[in-house]
Formats: sequence, C-alpha cells, structure tokens
Amino acid sequence: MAETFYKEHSKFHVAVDCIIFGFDDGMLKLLIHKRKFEPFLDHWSLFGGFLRSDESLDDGARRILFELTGLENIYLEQLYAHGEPMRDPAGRVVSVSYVALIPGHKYHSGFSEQYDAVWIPLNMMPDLIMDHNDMVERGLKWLRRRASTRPIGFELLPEEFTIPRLQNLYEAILGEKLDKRNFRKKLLSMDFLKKLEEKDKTGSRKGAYLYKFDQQMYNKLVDNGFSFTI
Amino acid sequence: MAETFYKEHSKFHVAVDCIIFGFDDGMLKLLIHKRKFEPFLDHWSLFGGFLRSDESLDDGARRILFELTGLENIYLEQLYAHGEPMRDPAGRVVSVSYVALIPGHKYHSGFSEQYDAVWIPLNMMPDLIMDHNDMVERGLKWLRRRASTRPIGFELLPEEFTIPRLQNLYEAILGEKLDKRNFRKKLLSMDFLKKLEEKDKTGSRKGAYLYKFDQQMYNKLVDNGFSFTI
DNA sequence: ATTTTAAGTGTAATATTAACACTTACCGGG
DNA sequence: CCCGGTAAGTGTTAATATTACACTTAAAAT
Repeated sequence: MAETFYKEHSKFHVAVDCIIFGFDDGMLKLLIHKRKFEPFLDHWSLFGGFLRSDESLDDGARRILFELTGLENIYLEQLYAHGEPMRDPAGRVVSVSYVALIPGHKYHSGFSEQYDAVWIPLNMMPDLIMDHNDMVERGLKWLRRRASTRPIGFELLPEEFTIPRLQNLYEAILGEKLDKRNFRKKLLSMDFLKKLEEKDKTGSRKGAYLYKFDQQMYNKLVDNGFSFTI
Repeated sequence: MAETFYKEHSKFHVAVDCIIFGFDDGMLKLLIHKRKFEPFLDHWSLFGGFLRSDESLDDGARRILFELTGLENIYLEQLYAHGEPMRDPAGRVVSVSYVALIPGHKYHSGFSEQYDAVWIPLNMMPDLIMDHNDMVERGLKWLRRRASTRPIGFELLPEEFTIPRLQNLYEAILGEKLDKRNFRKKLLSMDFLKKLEEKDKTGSRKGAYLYKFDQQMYNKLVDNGFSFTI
C-alpha cells in the first residue's frame, strides 16, 4: 500500500534510545552500557535499538527497554526526535529518545549485571556515542521541569518511602538544597501522601515514617483543579 | 554505509507536519489546507510532507513550511513524534510534528490565498486527516504551557504591539479573562518591554502606546536568574 | 460642546514563600 | 544503664507575590 502512494519518497531507519534514570545513594544515575554492535562496538551508549515495522514508537521503547534490561512496567515518556543527517556515521537514522524512570525497588534487582548495564552518576557521565550526551542533557532538563510540575518523583523511589528520602531525591533532581521544614510542610499539605505505621530505620537511629503516594487521591485533586508544584 | 551495518532493519517514511498558529481578530487560529495528494486527497489537513534523505528534521520542517506557505524565518519548534503503525492507512509513516508561530505582520500578507491555505479559529476546527486533530490538541497544550513560561507570545504579534493587544493574545491562548491592571503591572515590571513614542489608534479613539519586546534585555535578565511567568 | 470608547492608573486584602533553631527518638558503646 | 551521636521532626514570623476591584483620561465622531 505504502508503495502505491509514497514510493518516490526516501525511507529511514528509525531508532529508539532510552535515557534511563535511577536514584541511589543520594545520587541521580543513568543506566548505560557498552554497545554490542558496529559501528561504535564497545563504546558507551544509551540503550537503543531499531524500530520494527509492526510496532509503535512507544511499543518499540518498551520492547527495547525490556530486551536490554529485562525491566517491565516502567514509566516511559517520549522526549525528542533527533534527525541530523550525519548523526550516525553508519547511515541515516532518525532516533526518538525516551525517558525511563526506574523505581527504587527495581534498581538493585540484579538485572544490571545480567545485562551488562551499569549505573553511572550523572556528574560522571563518560563520552557517549553520537549525540547521546545531548540526549542525556535534554533528559535532565526534562526531568527537572517535569519533577517540579508533576508528581513523578515517586516513580524513582520504592513504593514506600520517607519524607527525607523524597527530599534527597528532589535535591538531586533540582541540584539544590531544600529546606526540610518547608519541604515537608508543602508535600504534606498536598494531601496525597498516606502515612504508614512503620518506620524506615536504615537512614537513622530514630527512624523516619514511611509514606505512600496515593494515586487516586492525586487524581481527585487534579480533577478539582489542583496542580502540583514543588 | 548504512547498508553495511543496518541493512537487516526496517525502514520507514518520515514525515513532518506543521501546526501553524496565528492570532487575528482576537482569536487563535490554525493554518490548514485541503490535501493535494492521495490518499485523503482534498481532505482538511495540516501542512506536511516527507523528509528528504539529506535534511534534518528541523530543516525539513522549515522547507515544508516554506514550500507550502511561502513563509520564511518563522518560529518553529519540534513537538512530538507520532508512530502508530496504522496512523496512515497508505503506509508506515512516522511523523514528527512541529509548532510554528506566525507573527502578526505576516498573517495578512496574502500568502494564504496564493497557497490555498486557510486560517481557521481553533474552536471551529474541522475533522482533519489521520491523527492531525491529536497533533493540534497537543500543540495547543504546548502553546499554553510555553506561553506562560517563555516570552513567545511576541512571536504571534507584530514587532510593535500594544499592551491591550498582548493581553488579548494571552487571553486567547490561556482561554481565560485576565485583569487589565494586574496584567499590565506584571508585564511592565519585567522590564523587557520598550515603550515607544507612537500610539496605535486602530483599537480605540484614545489610542494605546506601542511597545517592543527587547530580546537583549530579556537575555540579560535570564542570565541573572530571571524567569518569565504569566 | 457632548458623547462614546477603550486606555490607563493605585491600593488594600489575601495567599504564598522563605528564613530560621531547637527538641525528640533511638541505637550503640562505654 | 546512661551517655553521645545522628537524623527526624516540628512553628512562627517576615517578606513577597497575587488577587480583587472602580474611576479618570484622551481623542475621535457627531
């Protein structure tokens, strides 16, 4: 069919590259690996692959993430299409980048060794192939903007988390210290955090209460015109 | 070269579609036309075309905008890549949408008749082909977000404009009435509007002073940590 | 001169943000 | 068992930003 109407037009390889954020040890990190094929075999690279003829971009991103890391049900969002003619010296490839946020409880699940993936703190990023460093930079900007206008920080934490831990995350994302009291006050005033009975004692002797993000409550608030900001 | 390493992978047509906003008569409008080729010959459509093998996505968007409307030097920004396998019944096409903002002084320059383009108010949008209505919706969301965090409103006005006119524009973008005094106060307090000597008397007997957006001043402010919001 | 119309102007009330320091709970070691 | 260390937890005040609101003015048209 395509051949009927569009055959005179050029065709392109379409790739998907995943900018995979994680949060550990008080630091934002990115999951990268050494490329498994030519060109740039063995160079540091984002996780990427070619789109298949029967899948959407979103499906492609999901598949690639799964194939290369074994991770499923991950927060994924399209970021930007890169199409400089010479961006890949091995051929004309349009690459669509996606941001993925890996929650805390999957961060340490052993996949990274199996799949030869490594977590690298953002401020120690090596040179990546092609325009991947640009993608990372764009991804970080996206994360900053997004995390301050949507409650997506929770995507990077375990389901149950403490307020201090959440604050550390926001500090890492925004790159600035925040005031403890103001942070807590603001978050709790928004009414979508459910306090649990237990404490997490890994962070201190005293222990800090665990909380859960209440998605339903958040949705209700949004319906009533509430909008998240931090 | 591409054939050396990537030849086993699928290739795709890549299209660019332009979501072209204008502001006239107190209304936000979109420039659309009736499609010139099959499939969907003669159906309402955004301005779009196929990417060429030697151009970047940005270049493609610029070229298509120029070929189909004759307009050059227009504010253009990439929005989103659409890649559902069945989005185009005539074949597999990945389409990257771009937003274009047409300034007031080019709005009425006669190009729209020459090129068989029509300005349609956003609230009277007809059914467009394929996923073009989705693109428009996304474009509008983008415009709302963007216009309230960056001084891009000016891209939709003539170089010289009055405060009331600027307010009308923001009201049209945001879809809500704004307070005259607060609006003026806020805008002028930001210090990047240069007041001119002349008045524009088309809007009233009294006439309203003309202003110009001072890009250099704005840049300086941004360097000092200022950030625009409305 | 009078009417008409949109432009232009200031202040007070309210809400939001920012700054800031001490107490508490708990564990571990002496 | 008590003492020290450590991160968690807690309120108030000042400064700033936002909202609400109504009359005067300039100039053209009659």
